[in-house]
Amino acid sequence: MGEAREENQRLKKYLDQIMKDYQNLQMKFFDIVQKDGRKTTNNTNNHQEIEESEFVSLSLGRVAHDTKEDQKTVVSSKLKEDDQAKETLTLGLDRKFELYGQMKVTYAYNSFEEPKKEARETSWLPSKVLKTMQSGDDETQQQNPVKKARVSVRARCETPTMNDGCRWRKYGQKVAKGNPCPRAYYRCTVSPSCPVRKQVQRCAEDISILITTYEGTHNHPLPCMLATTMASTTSAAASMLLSESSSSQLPGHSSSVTTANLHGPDFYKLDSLKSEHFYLPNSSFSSSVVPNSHPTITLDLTSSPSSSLPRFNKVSSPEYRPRYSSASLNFNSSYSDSMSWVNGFLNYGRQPYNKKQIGNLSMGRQPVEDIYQSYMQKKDLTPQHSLLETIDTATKAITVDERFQSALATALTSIIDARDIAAGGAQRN
DNA sequence: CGCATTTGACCTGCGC
DNA sequence: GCGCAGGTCAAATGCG
Repeated sequence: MGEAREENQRLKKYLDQIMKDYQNLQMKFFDIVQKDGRKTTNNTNNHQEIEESEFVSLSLGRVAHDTKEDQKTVVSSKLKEDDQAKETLTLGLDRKFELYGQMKVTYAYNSFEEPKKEARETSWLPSKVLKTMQSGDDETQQQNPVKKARVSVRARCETPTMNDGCRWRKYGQKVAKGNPCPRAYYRCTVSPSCPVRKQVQRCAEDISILITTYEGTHNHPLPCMLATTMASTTSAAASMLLSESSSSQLPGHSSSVTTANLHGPDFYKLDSLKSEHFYLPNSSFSSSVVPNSHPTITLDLTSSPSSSLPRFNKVSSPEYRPRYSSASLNFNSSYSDSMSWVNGFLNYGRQPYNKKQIGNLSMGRQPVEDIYQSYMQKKDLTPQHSLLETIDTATKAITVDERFQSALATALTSIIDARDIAAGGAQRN
Protein backbone atom coordinates (compact mmCIF):
# COMPACT_ATOMS: atom_id res chain seq x y z
CA MET A 1 0.00 0.00 0.00
CA GLY A 2 2.86 2.27 0.78
CA GLU A 3 4.33 1.46 -2.59
CA ALA A 4 1.01 2.19 -4.22
CA ARG A 5 0.93 5.60 -2.58
CA GLU A 6 4.47 6.32 -3.68
CA GLU A 7 3.59 5.23 -7.17
CA ASN A 8 0.62 7.55 -7.17
CA GLN A 9 2.78 10.45 -6.06
CA ARG A 10 5.36 9.61 -8.69
CA LEU A 11 2.75 9.48 -11.42
CA LYS A 12 1.25 12.77 -10.31
CA LYS A 13 4.65 14.44 -10.49
CA TYR A 14 5.28 12.89 -13.86
CA LEU A 15 1.94 14.15 -15.15
CA ASP A 16 2.60 17.66 -13.86
CA GLN A 17 5.98 17.64 -15.57
CA ILE A 18 4.40 16.53 -18.85
CA MET A 19 1.78 19.27 -18.63
CA LYS A 20 4.44 21.90 -18.01
CA ASP A 21 6.55 20.65 -20.87
CA TYR A 22 3.55 20.58 -23.13
CA GLN A 23 2.62 24.16 -22.36
CA ASN A 24 6.21 25.29 -22.82
CA LEU A 25 6.31 23.65 -26.20
CA GLN A 26 3.01 25.24 -27.18
CA MET A 27 4.24 28.68 -26.19
CA LYS A 28 7.41 28.29 -28.21
CA PHE A 29 5.60 26.84 -31.09
CA PHE A 30 3.06 29.61 -31.38
CA ASP A 31 5.83 32.19 -31.13
CA ILE A 32 7.23 30.60 -34.25
CA VAL A 33 3.82 30.46 -35.88
CA GLN A 34 3.36 34.16 -35.25
CA LYS A 35 6.74 34.88 -36.84
CA ASP A 36 5.80 32.77 -39.83
CA GLY A 37 2.52 34.62 -40.04
CA ARG A 38 4.29 37.97 -40.24
CA LYS A 39 6.55 36.66 -42.98
CA THR A 40 3.64 35.39 -45.01
CA THR A 41 1.67 38.61 -44.76
CA ASN A 42 4.66 40.39 -46.29
CA ASN A 43 4.59 38.04 -49.21
CA THR A 44 1.13 37.66 -50.71
CA ASN A 45 2.18 34.94 -53.12
CA ASN A 46 2.90 32.27 -50.60
CA HIS A 47 -0.58 31.40 -49.50
CA GLN A 48 0.37 27.80 -49.54
CA GLU A 49 3.02 28.50 -46.95
CA ILE A 50 0.38 29.86 -44.61
CA GLU A 51 -1.61 26.74 -45.07
CA GLU A 52 1.38 24.59 -44.41
CA SER A 53 2.33 26.44 -41.29
CA GLU A 54 -1.17 25.92 -40.04
CA PHE A 55 -0.92 22.33 -40.98
CA VAL A 56 2.23 21.85 -38.98
CA SER A 57 0.78 23.61 -35.99
CA LEU A 58 -2.23 21.46 -35.90
CA SER A 59 -0.27 18.30 -36.29
CA LEU A 60 1.57 18.94 -33.09
CA GLY A 61 0.77 16.71 -30.21
CA ARG A 62 -0.82 14.40 -32.59
CA VAL A 63 1.54 13.06 -35.13
CA ALA A 64 4.07 14.18 -37.61
CA HIS A 65 2.84 11.63 -40.06
CA ASP A 66 3.72 13.52 -43.12
CA THR A 67 5.92 12.96 -46.06
CA LYS A 68 6.78 16.57 -46.64
CA GLU A 69 10.40 16.99 -45.76
CA ASP A 70 10.17 20.70 -45.16
CA GLN A 71 7.48 20.22 -42.57
CA LYS A 72 9.54 17.64 -40.81
CA THR A 73 12.43 20.05 -40.84
CA VAL A 74 10.33 22.78 -39.31
CA VAL A 75 9.07 20.48 -36.61
CA SER A 76 12.44 18.99 -35.82
CA SER A 77 14.21 22.34 -35.68
CA LYS A 78 11.62 23.55 -33.24
CA LEU A 79 12.01 20.49 -31.15
CA LYS A 80 15.72 20.97 -30.81
CA GLU A 81 15.00 24.11 -28.89
CA ASP A 82 13.64 22.18 -26.02
CA ASP A 83 14.54 18.64 -25.20
CA GLN A 84 11.71 18.27 -22.80
CA ALA A 85 9.35 19.58 -25.35
CA LYS A 86 10.69 16.96 -27.67
CA GLU A 87 9.76 14.38 -25.11
CA THR A 88 6.24 15.71 -25.11
CA LEU A 89 5.93 15.39 -28.84
CA THR A 90 7.46 11.97 -28.72
CA LEU A 91 4.47 10.89 -26.70
CA GLY A 92 2.32 11.83 -29.61
CA LEU A 93 4.51 9.99 -32.03
CA ASP A 94 4.46 6.90 -29.90
CA ARG A 95 0.76 7.03 -29.73
CA LYS A 96 0.54 7.32 -33.44
CA PHE A 97 2.83 4.42 -33.83
CA GLU A 98 0.55 2.40 -31.69
CA LEU A 99 -2.40 3.30 -33.80
CA TYR A 100 -0.66 2.55 -37.05
CA GLY A 101 1.79 -0.10 -36.19
CA GLN A 102 0.14 -2.27 -33.62
CA MET A 103 -3.37 -1.10 -34.30
CA LYS A 104 -4.22 -0.70 -30.70
CA VAL A 105 -7.39 1.23 -30.43
CA THR A 106 -6.99 3.55 -27.55
CA TYR A 107 -9.50 3.62 -24.78
CA ALA A 108 -10.57 7.12 -23.85
CA TYR A 109 -12.72 7.49 -20.81
CA ASN A 110 -12.77 11.23 -20.44
CA SER A 111 -14.05 12.35 -23.77
CA PHE A 112 -16.69 14.45 -22.06
CA GLU A 113 -13.99 16.82 -20.89
CA GLU A 114 -13.00 17.75 -24.38
CA PRO A 115 -14.84 21.04 -24.72
CA LYS A 116 -13.39 22.23 -21.44
CA LYS A 117 -9.96 21.10 -22.48
CA GLU A 118 -10.25 22.86 -25.76
CA ALA A 119 -11.12 26.06 -24.01
CA ARG A 120 -8.31 25.64 -21.55
CA GLU A 121 -5.74 24.70 -24.11
CA THR A 122 -6.40 27.70 -26.25
CA SER A 123 -7.12 30.19 -23.51
CA TRP A 124 -3.50 31.15 -23.10
CA LEU A 125 -3.07 31.95 -26.76
CA PRO A 126 -2.89 35.57 -27.83
CA SER A 127 -6.32 36.48 -29.10
CA LYS A 128 -4.76 37.55 -32.38
CA VAL A 129 -3.36 34.10 -33.00
CA LEU A 130 -6.64 32.48 -32.16
CA LYS A 131 -8.49 34.81 -34.45
CA THR A 132 -6.06 34.15 -37.26
CA MET A 133 -6.34 30.42 -36.80
CA GLN A 134 -10.10 30.48 -36.65
CA SER A 135 -10.59 32.75 -39.61
CA GLY A 136 -8.08 30.71 -41.52
CA ASP A 137 -10.09 27.64 -40.88
CA ASP A 138 -13.29 29.29 -41.90
CA GLU A 139 -11.68 30.36 -45.08
CA THR A 140 -10.37 26.98 -45.94
CA GLN A 141 -13.63 25.40 -44.99
CA GLN A 142 -15.48 27.68 -47.31
CA GLN A 143 -13.06 26.94 -50.07
CA ASN A 144 -13.15 23.25 -49.43
CA PRO A 145 -16.18 22.18 -47.48
CA VAL A 146 -15.12 19.31 -45.27
CA LYS A 147 -17.43 16.44 -44.65
CA LYS A 148 -17.27 14.78 -41.29
CA ALA A 149 -15.37 11.56 -41.14
CA ARG A 150 -17.51 8.52 -40.61
CA VAL A 151 -16.73 5.23 -39.06
CA SER A 152 -18.62 2.25 -40.27
CA VAL A 153 -18.83 -0.94 -38.22
CA ARG A 154 -19.79 -4.18 -39.91
CA ALA A 155 -20.86 -6.91 -37.56
CA ARG A 156 -23.10 -9.92 -37.61
CA CYS A 157 -26.07 -9.04 -35.49
CA GLU A 158 -29.56 -10.47 -35.20
CA THR A 159 -31.09 -7.46 -33.49
CA PRO A 160 -32.27 -4.42 -35.45
CA THR A 161 -29.41 -2.35 -34.07
CA MET A 162 -26.10 -3.13 -32.47
CA ASN A 163 -26.00 -2.44 -28.76
CA ASP A 164 -23.23 0.11 -28.40
CA GLY A 165 -24.15 1.38 -24.97
CA CYS A 166 -25.58 4.71 -26.07
CA ARG A 167 -29.19 5.77 -26.21
CA TRP A 168 -30.45 6.47 -29.71
CA ARG A 169 -33.62 7.90 -31.13
CA LYS A 170 -34.68 6.98 -34.62
CA TYR A 171 -35.54 10.01 -36.70
CA GLY A 172 -35.83 8.67 -40.16
CA GLN A 173 -35.69 5.74 -42.50
CA LYS A 174 -34.94 5.59 -46.16
CA VAL A 175 -34.33 3.01 -48.82
CA ALA A 176 -30.98 3.81 -50.32
CA LYS A 177 -30.01 3.05 -53.86
CA GLY A 178 -28.39 -0.33 -54.37
CA ASN A 179 -29.70 -1.88 -51.20
CA PRO A 180 -33.29 -3.05 -50.75
CA CYS A 181 -32.85 -3.00 -46.98
CA PRO A 182 -33.95 0.33 -45.54
CA ARG A 183 -31.40 2.55 -43.90
CA ALA A 184 -32.39 3.83 -40.47
CA TYR A 185 -31.16 7.13 -39.08
CA TYR A 186 -30.56 7.56 -35.37
CA ARG A 187 -29.33 10.42 -33.25
CA CYS A 188 -27.81 10.18 -29.80
CA THR A 189 -30.27 11.12 -27.05
CA VAL A 190 -27.94 10.89 -24.07
CA SER A 191 -27.58 14.64 -24.37
CA PRO A 192 -30.06 16.80 -26.32
CA SER A 193 -27.21 18.74 -27.91
CA CYS A 194 -25.14 15.71 -28.86
CA PRO A 195 -24.27 15.89 -32.56
CA VAL A 196 -23.56 12.19 -32.96
CA ARG A 197 -25.66 10.32 -35.48
CA LYS A 198 -25.61 6.83 -36.75
CA GLN A 199 -27.01 5.02 -39.74
CA VAL A 200 -27.97 1.39 -39.53
CA GLN A 201 -28.45 -0.76 -42.57
CA ARG A 202 -28.33 -4.45 -43.32
CA CYS A 203 -25.82 -5.58 -45.88
CA ALA A 204 -27.43 -6.29 -49.25
CA GLU A 205 -25.27 -9.38 -49.86
CA ASP A 206 -25.69 -10.84 -46.40
CA ILE A 207 -28.60 -9.59 -44.33
CA SER A 208 -27.11 -11.07 -41.20
CA ILE A 209 -24.46 -8.37 -41.38
CA LEU A 210 -25.42 -5.09 -39.82
CA ILE A 211 -23.61 -1.99 -41.02
CA THR A 212 -23.60 0.77 -38.44
CA THR A 213 -22.10 4.09 -39.49
CA TYR A 214 -21.21 6.64 -36.84
CA GLU A 215 -20.69 10.34 -37.44
CA GLY A 216 -19.60 13.00 -35.00
CA THR A 217 -18.22 13.11 -31.49
CA HIS A 218 -20.17 12.84 -28.27
CA ASN A 219 -20.15 16.01 -26.18
CA HIS A 220 -21.29 14.42 -22.95
CA PRO A 221 -20.26 11.72 -20.51
CA LEU A 222 -20.93 8.32 -21.95
CA PRO A 223 -23.23 6.08 -19.95
CA CYS A 224 -20.96 3.06 -19.71
CA MET A 225 -17.61 1.65 -20.62
CA LEU A 226 -19.02 -0.02 -23.68
CA ALA A 227 -20.22 3.27 -25.11
CA THR A 228 -16.94 4.91 -24.24
CA THR A 229 -15.01 2.15 -25.90
CA MET A 230 -17.16 2.37 -28.98
CA ALA A 231 -16.81 6.13 -29.12
CA SER A 232 -13.06 6.03 -28.71
CA THR A 233 -12.75 3.22 -31.20
CA THR A 234 -14.64 5.12 -33.84
CA SER A 235 -12.87 8.31 -32.92
CA ALA A 236 -9.47 6.66 -33.18
CA ALA A 237 -10.39 5.10 -36.48
CA ALA A 238 -11.67 8.40 -37.82
CA SER A 239 -8.59 10.17 -36.59
CA MET A 240 -6.47 7.55 -38.25
CA LEU A 241 -8.27 8.11 -41.49
CA LEU A 242 -7.98 11.87 -41.26
CA SER A 243 -4.36 11.76 -40.22
CA GLU A 244 -3.61 9.40 -43.02
CA SER A 245 -5.36 11.74 -45.39
CA SER A 246 -2.98 14.52 -44.45
CA SER A 247 -0.05 12.65 -45.89
CA SER A 248 -1.53 12.22 -49.33
CA GLN A 249 -3.28 15.43 -49.97
CA LEU A 250 -2.96 17.27 -53.13
CA PRO A 251 -0.67 20.26 -53.07
CA GLY A 252 -2.67 23.36 -52.35
CA HIS A 253 -5.26 21.42 -50.44
CA SER A 254 -2.96 20.64 -47.63
CA SER A 255 -4.83 22.39 -44.88
CA SER A 256 -8.37 21.83 -45.94
CA VAL A 257 -8.92 18.50 -44.33
CA THR A 258 -6.46 18.56 -41.55
CA THR A 259 -7.02 21.95 -40.05
CA ALA A 260 -10.74 21.68 -40.12
CA ASN A 261 -10.78 18.43 -38.27
CA LEU A 262 -8.04 18.96 -35.77
CA HIS A 263 -9.93 21.76 -34.17
CA GLY A 264 -12.70 19.43 -33.18
CA PRO A 265 -12.78 17.57 -29.92
CA ASP A 266 -11.13 14.59 -31.52
CA PHE A 267 -7.86 16.41 -31.52
CA TYR A 268 -7.95 16.77 -27.79
CA LYS A 269 -9.41 13.39 -27.34
CA LEU A 270 -6.40 11.89 -28.98
CA ASP A 271 -4.24 14.08 -26.89
CA SER A 272 -5.93 12.89 -23.78
CA LEU A 273 -5.26 9.28 -24.55
CA LYS A 274 -2.44 8.27 -22.36
CA SER A 275 -1.93 4.74 -21.35
CA GLU A 276 -5.13 2.82 -21.49
CA HIS A 277 -5.40 0.74 -24.57
CA PHE A 278 -8.24 -1.28 -25.81
CA TYR A 279 -7.60 -3.99 -28.29
CA LEU A 280 -9.77 -4.96 -31.16
CA PRO A 281 -8.39 -8.42 -31.45
CA ASN A 282 -10.08 -9.53 -34.61
CA SER A 283 -11.06 -6.84 -36.96
CA SER A 284 -10.36 -5.37 -40.31
CA PHE A 285 -10.08 -1.72 -41.13
CA SER A 286 -10.58 -0.26 -44.53
CA SER A 287 -11.68 3.02 -45.90
CA SER A 288 -13.83 3.79 -48.86
CA VAL A 289 -13.29 7.12 -50.46
CA VAL A 290 -15.65 8.76 -52.83
CA PRO A 291 -14.96 12.27 -54.08
CA ASN A 292 -17.07 14.92 -52.34
CA SER A 293 -18.55 12.42 -49.97
CA HIS A 294 -17.82 11.67 -46.35
CA PRO A 295 -14.47 9.99 -45.74
CA THR A 296 -15.40 6.67 -44.24
CA ILE A 297 -13.38 4.10 -42.43
CA THR A 298 -14.87 0.65 -42.08
CA LEU A 299 -14.28 -1.56 -39.12
CA ASP A 300 -15.12 -5.03 -40.31
CA LEU A 301 -15.85 -7.52 -37.56
CA THR A 302 -16.94 -10.20 -39.97
CA SER A 303 -13.62 -10.86 -41.68
CA SER A 304 -12.65 -14.26 -42.96
CA PRO A 305 -9.40 -15.91 -41.99
CA SER A 306 -6.12 -15.24 -43.72
CA SER A 307 -3.41 -14.12 -41.40
CA SER A 308 -3.07 -13.09 -37.83
CA LEU A 309 -0.49 -10.51 -38.70
CA PRO A 310 -1.61 -6.99 -39.33
CA ARG A 311 -1.42 -5.80 -42.89
CA PHE A 312 -1.23 -2.22 -43.92
CA ASN A 313 -2.02 -1.45 -47.49
CA LYS A 314 -2.20 1.83 -49.17
CA VAL A 315 -4.68 1.47 -51.95
CA SER A 316 -4.66 4.86 -53.55
CA SER A 317 -4.79 4.32 -57.24
CA PRO A 318 -2.40 6.27 -59.44
CA GLU A 319 -5.26 7.35 -61.69
CA TYR A 320 -7.27 8.84 -58.93
CA ARG A 321 -5.88 10.72 -56.01
CA PRO A 322 -8.76 11.30 -53.68
CA ARG A 323 -9.11 14.21 -51.33
CA TYR A 324 -9.02 11.67 -48.58
CA SER A 325 -6.55 8.91 -48.61
CA SER A 326 -7.47 5.30 -48.86
CA ALA A 327 -5.96 2.80 -46.59
CA SER A 328 -6.77 -0.54 -45.18
CA LEU A 329 -5.45 -2.36 -42.23
CA ASN A 330 -6.52 -5.91 -41.84
CA PHE A 331 -6.53 -8.06 -38.78
CA ASN A 332 -8.23 -10.95 -40.34
CA SER A 333 -8.98 -13.89 -38.19
CA SER A 334 -11.46 -16.64 -37.97
CA TYR A 335 -15.09 -15.87 -38.05
CA SER A 336 -15.64 -17.49 -34.70
CA ASP A 337 -12.97 -15.33 -33.14
CA SER A 338 -14.56 -12.25 -34.54
CA MET A 339 -17.91 -13.32 -33.34
CA SER A 340 -16.68 -14.08 -29.87
CA TRP A 341 -15.42 -10.55 -29.64
CA VAL A 342 -18.60 -9.14 -31.06
CA ASN A 343 -20.66 -11.24 -28.72
CA GLY A 344 -18.63 -10.06 -25.80
CA PHE A 345 -19.01 -6.56 -27.09
CA LEU A 346 -22.74 -6.84 -27.51
CA ASN A 347 -23.35 -8.77 -24.34
CA TYR A 348 -21.36 -6.47 -22.16
CA GLY A 349 -23.83 -3.68 -22.72
CA ARG A 350 -26.56 -5.91 -21.39
CA GLN A 351 -24.74 -6.73 -18.19
CA PRO A 352 -26.06 -4.95 -15.15
CA TYR A 353 -23.68 -2.19 -14.36
CA ASN A 354 -23.68 -2.44 -10.62
CA LYS A 355 -21.15 -0.07 -9.18
CA LYS A 356 -22.23 -0.76 -5.64
CA GLN A 357 -20.82 -4.23 -5.86
CA ILE A 358 -17.50 -2.84 -6.85
CA GLY A 359 -17.57 -0.27 -4.10
CA ASN A 360 -14.62 2.05 -4.05
CA LEU A 361 -12.54 0.02 -6.43
CA SER A 362 -11.44 2.78 -8.62
CA MET A 363 -8.22 4.14 -9.95
CA GLY A 364 -8.50 7.76 -10.80
CA ARG A 365 -11.19 8.14 -13.39
CA GLN A 366 -11.08 4.59 -14.53
CA PRO A 367 -13.12 2.19 -12.46
CA VAL A 368 -11.34 -1.05 -11.83
CA GLU A 369 -14.12 -3.03 -13.43
CA ASP A 370 -13.23 -1.18 -16.62
CA ILE A 371 -9.62 -2.19 -16.28
CA TYR A 372 -10.66 -5.71 -15.64
CA GLN A 373 -13.10 -5.64 -18.51
CA SER A 374 -10.41 -4.21 -20.71
CA TYR A 375 -8.07 -6.93 -19.63
CA MET A 376 -10.69 -9.57 -20.21
CA GLN A 377 -11.36 -8.22 -23.65
CA LYS A 378 -7.68 -8.16 -24.45
CA LYS A 379 -7.66 -11.81 -23.56
CA ASP A 380 -10.68 -12.23 -25.80
CA LEU A 381 -12.71 -13.78 -23.03
CA THR A 382 -16.32 -14.50 -23.63
CA PRO A 383 -19.13 -15.73 -21.46
CA GLN A 384 -18.51 -19.17 -22.90
CA HIS A 385 -15.24 -19.43 -21.03
CA SER A 386 -15.29 -21.64 -18.03
CA LEU A 387 -15.22 -20.31 -14.52
CA LEU A 388 -11.77 -21.78 -14.01
CA GLU A 389 -10.45 -19.93 -17.01
CA THR A 390 -12.03 -16.78 -15.73
CA ILE A 391 -10.46 -17.18 -12.33
CA ASP A 392 -7.17 -18.01 -13.94
CA THR A 393 -7.36 -14.91 -16.06
CA ALA A 394 -8.37 -12.79 -13.10
CA THR A 395 -5.37 -14.10 -11.21
CA LYS A 396 -3.15 -13.22 -14.11
CA ALA A 397 -4.73 -9.81 -14.32
CA ILE A 398 -3.90 -9.21 -10.69
CA THR A 399 -0.38 -10.53 -10.93
CA VAL A 400 0.57 -9.13 -14.30
CA ASP A 401 -1.25 -5.82 -14.59
CA GLU A 402 0.33 -3.23 -12.33
CA ARG A 403 -2.68 -0.98 -12.64
CA PHE A 404 -4.85 -3.71 -11.32
CA GLN A 405 -2.48 -4.28 -8.43
CA SER A 406 -2.48 -0.60 -7.65
CA ALA A 407 -6.24 -0.36 -7.82
CA LEU A 408 -6.64 -3.42 -5.67
CA ALA A 409 -4.23 -2.05 -3.10
CA THR A 410 -6.08 1.26 -3.02
CA ALA A 411 -9.39 -0.51 -2.66
CA LEU A 412 -8.11 -2.70 0.14
CA THR A 413 -6.74 0.38 1.85
CA SER A 414 -10.08 2.10 1.67
CA ILE A 415 -11.89 -0.99 2.90
CA ILE A 416 -9.46 -1.49 5.79
CA ASP A 417 -9.53 2.20 6.62
CA ALA A 418 -13.31 2.19 6.59
CA ARG A 419 -13.37 -0.85 8.83
CA ASP A 420 -10.85 0.71 11.17
CA ILE A 421 -12.92 3.87 11.37
CA ALA A 422 -16.05 1.82 12.02
CA ALA A 423 -14.24 -0.28 14.61
CA GLY A 424 -12.84 2.85 16.24
CA GLY A 425 -16.30 4.36 16.34
CA ALA A 426 -17.67 1.17 17.85
CA GLN A 427 -14.94 1.13 20.48
CA ARG A 428 -15.64 4.72 21.37
CA ASN A 429 -19.31 3.86 21.63
C1' DC B 1 -50.41 10.24 -21.35
C1' DG B 2 -45.77 10.44 -22.62
C1' DC B 3 -42.39 8.79 -25.37
C1' DA B 4 -40.56 6.35 -29.40
C1' DT B 5 -41.25 5.01 -34.05
C1' DT B 6 -43.10 5.47 -38.65
C1' DT B 7 -43.45 7.65 -42.90
C1' DG B 8 -44.40 11.05 -46.41
C1' DA B 9 -42.89 15.66 -47.33
C1' DC B 10 -39.31 18.60 -47.71
C1' DC B 11 -34.45 20.25 -48.15
C1' DT B 12 -29.86 20.06 -50.09
C1' DG B 13 -26.09 18.83 -52.96
C1' DC B 14 -24.57 17.00 -57.12
C1' DG B 15 -24.37 15.54 -61.94
C1' DC B 16 -26.11 16.16 -66.41
C1' DG C 1 -32.81 24.13 -64.60
C1' DC C 2 -34.06 19.49 -63.73
C1' DG C 3 -33.93 15.05 -61.73
C1' DC C 4 -31.98 12.01 -58.49
C1' DA C 5 -30.36 10.45 -54.12
C1' DG C 6 -29.22 11.16 -49.42
C1' DG C 7 -30.57 13.21 -45.34
C1' DT C 8 -33.86 15.56 -42.09
C1' DC C 9 -38.27 17.15 -40.30
C1' DA C 10 -42.51 16.66 -38.13
C1' DA C 11 -47.26 15.03 -37.94
C1' DA C 12 -49.40 10.70 -37.35
C1' DT C 13 -49.36 6.48 -35.14
C1' DG C 14 -48.19 2.81 -31.87
C1' DC C 15 -47.05 1.13 -27.46
C1' DG C 16 -46.34 0.53 -22.49
